[in-house]
Amino acid sequence: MTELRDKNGLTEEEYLCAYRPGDYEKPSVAVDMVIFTAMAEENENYRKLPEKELKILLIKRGGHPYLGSWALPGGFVEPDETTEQAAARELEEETGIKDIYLEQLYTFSDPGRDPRTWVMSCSYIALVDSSKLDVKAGDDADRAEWFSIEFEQEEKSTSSINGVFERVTDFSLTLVGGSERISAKVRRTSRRSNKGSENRFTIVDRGNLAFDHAMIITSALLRLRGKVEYTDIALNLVPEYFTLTELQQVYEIILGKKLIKAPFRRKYAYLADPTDKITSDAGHRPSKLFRRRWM
Amino acid sequence: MTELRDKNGLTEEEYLCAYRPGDYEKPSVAVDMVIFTAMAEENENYRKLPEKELKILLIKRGGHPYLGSWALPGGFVEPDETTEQAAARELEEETGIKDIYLEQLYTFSDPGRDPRTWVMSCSYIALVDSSKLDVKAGDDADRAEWFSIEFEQEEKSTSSINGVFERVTDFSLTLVGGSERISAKVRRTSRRSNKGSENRFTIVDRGNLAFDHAMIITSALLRLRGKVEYTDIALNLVPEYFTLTELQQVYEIILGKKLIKAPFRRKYAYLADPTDKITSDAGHRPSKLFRRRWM
DNA sequence: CTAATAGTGTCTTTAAGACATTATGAA
DNA sequence: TTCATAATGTCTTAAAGACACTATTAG
Repeated sequence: MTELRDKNGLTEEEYLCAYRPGDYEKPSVAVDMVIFTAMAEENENYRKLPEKELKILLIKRGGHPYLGSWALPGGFVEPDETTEQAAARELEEETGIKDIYLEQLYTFSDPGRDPRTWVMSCSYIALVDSSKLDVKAGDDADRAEWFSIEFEQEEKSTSSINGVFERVTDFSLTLVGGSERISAKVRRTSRRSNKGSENRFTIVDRGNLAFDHAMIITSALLRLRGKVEYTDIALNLVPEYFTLTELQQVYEIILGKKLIKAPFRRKYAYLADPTDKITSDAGHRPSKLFRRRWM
Repeated sequence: MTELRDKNGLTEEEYLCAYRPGDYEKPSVAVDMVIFTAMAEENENYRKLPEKELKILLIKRGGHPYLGSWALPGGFVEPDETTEQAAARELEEETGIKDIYLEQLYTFSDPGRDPRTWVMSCSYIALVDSSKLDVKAGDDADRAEWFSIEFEQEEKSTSSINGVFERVTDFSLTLVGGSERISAKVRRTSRRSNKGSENRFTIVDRGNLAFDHAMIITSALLRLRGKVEYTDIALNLVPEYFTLTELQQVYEIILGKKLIKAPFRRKYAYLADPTDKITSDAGHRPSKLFRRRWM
């Protein structure tokens, strides 16, 4: 670049050299992670396939605020790292999990979301194949627990008055892990008109989830549902070798509904490459094992 | 809640009362907005329909750093507002535009993205109907300019070695506004394997765009392209009364390709309600006007 | 043999792509 | 009348939904 000078006659180099950050207030920025896994449930009947369940990892808070409530794993971003790096670092520190799929979800910034001070949360979705999990590792292992997810959506009302269209949807979130059962409710109010558009989430019942984490989990579930049908994101939840039925189960637990086998395979089989391996000891016809096809 | 006490014997109320924020380093958090509009170009032939162009608003930097470069409108988040509120406030202050569609895009957090200090950018997409634009208003009106967008995508390479799949895609972004022509290039490197997944954007050529704004604009265009086909987001870019051809033009400039009329109408006509009004003075058969159908 | 899943065939329904035909108003 | 767009019809192709049928294993 040429040596442009600003209104004080400084070049960019001189300006940066003289630059001192102002002392206006700044937020803390944390990362919070919604770590999903698809875990096979134990089975009584040797013939039946194990069912899979969608689970997330929560950590019991050992200090105020929200002492005793369950929170998403997370931590503060440090000055030499991106939020993504912070997420990966916290993931490994807190849970021992590393090298998994990470995707930025949303930055939650309500000034009152942390009762202590001004803290924004840049949230991430993490997906991990449950066969990789080493439950022992991590600083918070003793306070960490996998919770199965039940997620329901109920349209409460739609109205259109004076050109303002409003739709209220309630999401009920039931998390079960260990001896704990958490029921939370999050409301989405979509208000749209010619004068703009707004999609506001509010927590109706935080149900022993800390902070606004019920809202973050709800957003994560909606994102996962939205993306599963048009990306290969689901493949991050199966082991290296998997059957097409396992893959279908992952789709089913994410979408919350049963799928029909033949059309499922027609639609998604291209995501997987067949291998020579087959399952055994199944009590029924063995199944071909596939690997992820990278594209 | 019951009066849980932490390891220091404090209740939550006592803890919060005694709480003092640590003095660790915090980032500044800015919002940056990619404001899109679909603007009709002037026309010579009275019979022909005006073509639409997708445009974004940029503001010429009047101080270091990047003095003289073009930047997205934006500003810092204040302690009593959400990032969304900050975006709406800055939008109105800087450009006079208010009450439009706003959607959080992504939080960019590379520690080196601002040469002055640690600044994260929580970026937003804004969509505005060009008939609402009042160019005069706003603090930065004299330094603001609408730039038309040309956006091309080129797959540079795909490789798969040692179980690591890598794909490199280059995005070339050409912005033309006033007498200015900006050419920038952004590279996306997707690296995926069983040991995680990473989607990294890098700026190959910032082309007189300030900071990492070439990256933000590229992300915004990709988001817009992705969402236009499965949401009603495009309706934020047409006036209150519009023809289906206008709507189709908006889809075409976002997707960067021509669409066939009949299937377009079959697919998207449900987004619009017919009215009694028709166009006139068109030099050809008049067209029915539609309004957005709220759903 | 049996219970269960694996894997595939096929009919139906729906949607997308491509193109053609008719309708209409301003100059 | 002409030009350009409006609006719709229809044929073709592709995909999704639904279900049925055959194959194969452990016990």
